[in-house]
Amino acid sequence: MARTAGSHSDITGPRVREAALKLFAQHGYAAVSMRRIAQEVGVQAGALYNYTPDKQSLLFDLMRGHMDELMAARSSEPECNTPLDCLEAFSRFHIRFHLERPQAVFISYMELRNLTPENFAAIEDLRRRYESELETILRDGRDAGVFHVADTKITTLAIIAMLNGVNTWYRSGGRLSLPEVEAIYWDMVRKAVT
Amino acid sequence: MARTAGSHSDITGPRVREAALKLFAQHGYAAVSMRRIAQEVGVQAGALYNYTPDKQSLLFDLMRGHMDELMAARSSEPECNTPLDCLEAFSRFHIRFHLERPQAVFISYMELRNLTPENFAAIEDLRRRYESELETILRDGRDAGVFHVADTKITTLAIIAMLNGVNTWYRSGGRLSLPEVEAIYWDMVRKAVT
DNA sequence: GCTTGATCTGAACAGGCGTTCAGATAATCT
DNA sequence: AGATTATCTGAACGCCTGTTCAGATCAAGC
Repeated sequence: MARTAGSHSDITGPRVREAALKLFAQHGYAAVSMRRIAQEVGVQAGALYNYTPDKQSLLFDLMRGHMDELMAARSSEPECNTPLDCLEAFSRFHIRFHLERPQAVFISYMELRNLTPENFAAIEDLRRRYESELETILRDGRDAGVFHVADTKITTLAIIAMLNGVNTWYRSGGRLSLPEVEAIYWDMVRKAVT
Repeated sequence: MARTAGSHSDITGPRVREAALKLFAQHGYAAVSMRRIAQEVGVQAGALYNYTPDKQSLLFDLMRGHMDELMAARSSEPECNTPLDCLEAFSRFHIRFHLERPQAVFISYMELRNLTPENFAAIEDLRRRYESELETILRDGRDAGVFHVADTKITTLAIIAMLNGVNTWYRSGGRLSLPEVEAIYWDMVRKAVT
């Protein structure tokens, strides 16, 4: 046997990425074999190499794709005026964006150590750029006398950590709706810095 | 060759756990082989099985040991009086305890999915018990009219997530001392709930 | 309808995996 | 000193790993 009926790269390609995303998030990069991914796609392991040069690239492409999406979505957000408005927009955007793609978020935080040094550096650079947007907001607010933060760098990381925490417990259809969650977290963020 | 000079379970046993802790934290449970752990200890892989029935138990024992230490340390903390004092004590204790054992903390958060279902349930139970201590403080404070929190369960998770974030960036000997870090985070926690 | 190129199979490669165990040696006890 | 026990080695087990590739088959273009 060889090429199978209905096979097409436009179909198989995305399915490979989806399978890898799902399985990496579920069991971890190191615990998932190429054969297991192939099984999920419904194909033999060798066929995966039409879509990725190797397993490492599969992971890296998922992560970079996620970070690129993050930066792009952030860029196309409406502009803000006051530091307080900007901080609220950032908080709500962060929660919304991350809750929409829990698997990619999970991978991007858990599998950093399975990246090669070069790939790790690339992802870290993107993350740093994203976080610096929040720090800029905090610095502007502090300079304007609106925010009272002891250390903008640490406050940035603390806020990000708190917002990321949503992904550990939120389930759509649960007790709280997305707007309610946004409101609760924004309230805590606002109070923490003012 | 067989038993080596100077070999003793009182020495090798702890070294096995230390090696596993270090390597699991560094590369992840699934990515670390028993042979790699043995190499770190300076022994052949078979010798490890004098100290653990299998690899899974090695991971689980590290995690349960960490959680047991956490609960024990928390229990032997001095008592607190007001909700505000209790929250401050909890926040400072949490930061201090977690910064003292970054590897065990890392493993306990990252390797949950590599536990068998029964082992996972056991660890989760301990974690829930610890977190419920914070929630009790928040509820008491809210009932006393000191804290203003929309949802004690979510606020609990948000605070824990924020405090845990310290471990991602803090390095002893860095720009900030432990007391300074404690103060900064306690300030944010206090403001977020009052 | 035939050709060309894209897609997949199935087998193979060399090496690593967790785990077991008989046998050898060191430490300990009497 | 001799017997006993604790500890470790080294080899082996069956299975799984990421990756490659020749050959087979399907889809698409002329």
